Amino acid sequence: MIERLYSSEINPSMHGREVSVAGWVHEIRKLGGIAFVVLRDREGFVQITMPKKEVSRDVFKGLTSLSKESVVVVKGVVRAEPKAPNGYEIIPKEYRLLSRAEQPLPLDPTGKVKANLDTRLDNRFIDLRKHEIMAIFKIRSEVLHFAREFFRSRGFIEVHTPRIISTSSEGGAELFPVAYFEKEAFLAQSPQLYKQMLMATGMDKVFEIATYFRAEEHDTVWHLNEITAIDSEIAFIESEEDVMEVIENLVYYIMKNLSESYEKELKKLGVEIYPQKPPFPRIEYKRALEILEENGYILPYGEDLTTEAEKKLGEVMKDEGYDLYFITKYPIKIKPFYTMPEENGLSRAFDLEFKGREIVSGSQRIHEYELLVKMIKAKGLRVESFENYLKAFRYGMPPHGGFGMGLERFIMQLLNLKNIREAVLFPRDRKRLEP
RNA sequence: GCCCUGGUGGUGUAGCGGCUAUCAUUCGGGACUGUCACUCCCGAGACUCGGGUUCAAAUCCCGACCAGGGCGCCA
Repeated sequence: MIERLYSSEINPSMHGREVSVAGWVHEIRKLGGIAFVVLRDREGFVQITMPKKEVSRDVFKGLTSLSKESVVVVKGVVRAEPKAPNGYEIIPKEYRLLSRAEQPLPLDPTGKVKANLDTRLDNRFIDLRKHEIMAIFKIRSEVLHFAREFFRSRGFIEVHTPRIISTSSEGGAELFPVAYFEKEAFLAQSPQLYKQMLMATGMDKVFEIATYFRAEEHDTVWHLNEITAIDSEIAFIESEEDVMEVIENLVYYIMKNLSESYEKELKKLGVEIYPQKPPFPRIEYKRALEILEENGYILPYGEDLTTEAEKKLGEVMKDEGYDLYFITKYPIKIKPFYTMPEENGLSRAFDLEFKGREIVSGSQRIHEYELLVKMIKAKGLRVESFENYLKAFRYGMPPHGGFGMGLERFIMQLLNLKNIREAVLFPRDRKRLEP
């Protein structure tokens, strides 16, 4: 490794010490007899100061004539200096150019000139050089870290189910076909059927950080064709209430830890997180319609909430002091076949809403073979194509339930991003397959 | 898939029948010893594509392509 310190690892008390720093040339300011080169690394910025009389001619000339965004490693002496941005600066002795950046740049990494999201995504590697953009992905990494920590502390086993499957997981959603030798196969739209099958193994509690592929031609700030989900399935539950208890504690755990230990990154994004303590409010579907009606939105019973209605409900709940709340007891007819039905045409399915948008969907599942077959038929699906799944229900299947949480949606709502694409390094949507 | 809006230097913009096409940033050259969006001087760089209307089109009309937003579906 090239020996160096991050900008954040140096401080004024190291005055007089010789150090090496490496990074991208962020800015160069020449003032005649003195020049400043600002280097950017992962953690921040470091100012290289060059009074003409204190550095060699070669170093002065070399560093001040670099093209912006070139990568260099600079060796020099730390000087405590109140006038410098971090309270210290580095007087260079020697430097090495590791990579010269071409000009002009396709995007301004200093953020002086704002770029469209499309331009940014086309040049994502430069876009990510902006610390506030990189912060999104540092936070994303932490969300997954805390999620794993939470699940492990509760005895969940992390699993991986196939991404290449032979038939539709749930019907409904469109699948991407792939050529699989002499057979036709598809990219998995979710781990749903596999994680349920694992409930017949005695693993009891599993989770998976899964990629979902959706071939739907949606085109919004809220949909992607390749997404990441935090998926989980839990056996021996009494009802969907046991699943919701896990979710609210998971979300609280993530938000609480982020707000406590990740203040710096959140500040870069101008975001404050207010962890909402469990239990989160439960609003039955029927009650949600009533609340909407009281606010002027009349929706037909038995249909999913429209986007507008969902947002309105979000505003109403916000006024009551809640960002997070469950909508429960959905009509069975708008939920997938594996959902546990209840009396009166209802079901044990729920969604978790975050600032007026759905981020989690879950339910208690059917664990009785006969009922499951009946529901598959009722949805007009072919029982034969679910044979391998159904088999797991004939030889001892405990009651169970689970959920899937859209990671990008969670990040988007958490950080108040305007477009879900901002929460993915290299998003895949209806039109974008590159980079 | 449907509806609305828009495509001007590398990037972001102004202009909306006749301009040498605006401004910022950027890039090249020069001056400057404490900058931190340094400042100042000189220079470089653009009207998405194809038809049409007109004496004249970046500007109006049609189409294509691309993009942004909304809806539906979902996580």
